[in-house]
Amino acid sequence: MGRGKIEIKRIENSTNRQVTYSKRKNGIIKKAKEISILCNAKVYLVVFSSSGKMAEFCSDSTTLPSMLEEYQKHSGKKIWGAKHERLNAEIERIKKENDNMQIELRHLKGEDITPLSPFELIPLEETLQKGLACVRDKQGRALEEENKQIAMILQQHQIAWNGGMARELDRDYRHGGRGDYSVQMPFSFCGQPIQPNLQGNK
Amino acid sequence: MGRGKIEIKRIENSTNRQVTYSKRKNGIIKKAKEISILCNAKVYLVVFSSSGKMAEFCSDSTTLPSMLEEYQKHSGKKIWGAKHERLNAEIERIKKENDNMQIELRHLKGEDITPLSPFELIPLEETLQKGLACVRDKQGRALEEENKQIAMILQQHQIAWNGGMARELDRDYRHGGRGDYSVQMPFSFCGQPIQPNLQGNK
DNA sequence: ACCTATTGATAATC
DNA sequence: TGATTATCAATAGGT
Repeated sequence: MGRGKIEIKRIENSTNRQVTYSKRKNGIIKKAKEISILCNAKVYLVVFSSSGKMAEFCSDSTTLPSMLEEYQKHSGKKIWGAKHERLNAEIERIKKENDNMQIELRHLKGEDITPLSPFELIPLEETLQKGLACVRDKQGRALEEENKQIAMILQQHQIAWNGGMARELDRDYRHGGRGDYSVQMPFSFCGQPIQPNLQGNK
Repeated sequence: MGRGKIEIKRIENSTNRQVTYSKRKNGIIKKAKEISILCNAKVYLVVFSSSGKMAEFCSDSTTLPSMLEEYQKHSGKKIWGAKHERLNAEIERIKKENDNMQIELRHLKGEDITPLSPFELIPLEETLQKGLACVRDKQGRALEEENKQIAMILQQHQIAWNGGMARELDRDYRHGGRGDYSVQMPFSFCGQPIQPNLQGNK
């Protein structure tokens, strides 16, 4: 369309090429706009001149990103490439790490241990005991001191017990004790850490 | 161009619109190809019909990704910004979750508990005790049974103690006890699980 | 940039 | 859909 027919091949004359580019660029953008309006189509167009200048058209009601999103759905191609892959891989890696910790945590809390083998329970118990020891150590020596007191007292009692009261106490125990002694039990046998006072329960 | 001039506005007749789309789509793609050849330009074009079908043109010697790369350089806009942001946010979220679990795990293992306040140690100890209880429960009742026996025996001893030996033992204890009783301490007072035998230390 | 002869694209119709 | 064609639109080449 013009004063003469032209062959579709690179225009060698640089000035001419630039002029033609300018004209046709406007033309194609107009066409893009028209088809998007007339046919209610989504259109995206970018052109870079040989000198590097850019021009683009994006139909109303869309954006390049959403366009590309749709493009990917249709073509199956991944435009985002390497960077994207890396981020996704990172997420997968961390999630896995996360899951493992989650499991370990739950095991330490005594949850989900049903399927564990005795062989797996041993290190678990050790870990818990160490942890508990550390925590109690940190909590101060108060309780430990108390434990020692109790231990010593027990010691004394055992001496007495071994010294002759064993049978009597044993018989007593076997026949069912008498009453509720929980108030007087040392805290170590209770679920909750209380502060027992052997000299006088509060 | 055609038998009659048309207004550039959405074609209401659906069939007509589809036909026009098809023609103009071919037309614009041809134009894109022409400008890319004639003017040595880089061109990328995508169109989605209102029915969702996609068509694209990409000039030879380029690819969509390299095109988009160039687009970003020119426009300064980040095309994959949004998506990347989302992924990065996701990573941050999971990492934080991860860190929290890491800390909780270390605490349960008795590590890094130095900065913890007594107030924070209490639930920690409870958790550990519960966990340990569960694990031991799963391991079988053996140890628990032993605990009960010890508790009961201690119980009996306390009865005896409250029954008159208290002062004597108390005095004895206050004056320094006599010797190392740790060998005879019930396991509950020890860091490591041993198997105490009250009737005869091995 | 503008002009315009000419080619190219396509709306209407079959 | 696909082909035809009368018309309108785009633009090559010149100023």
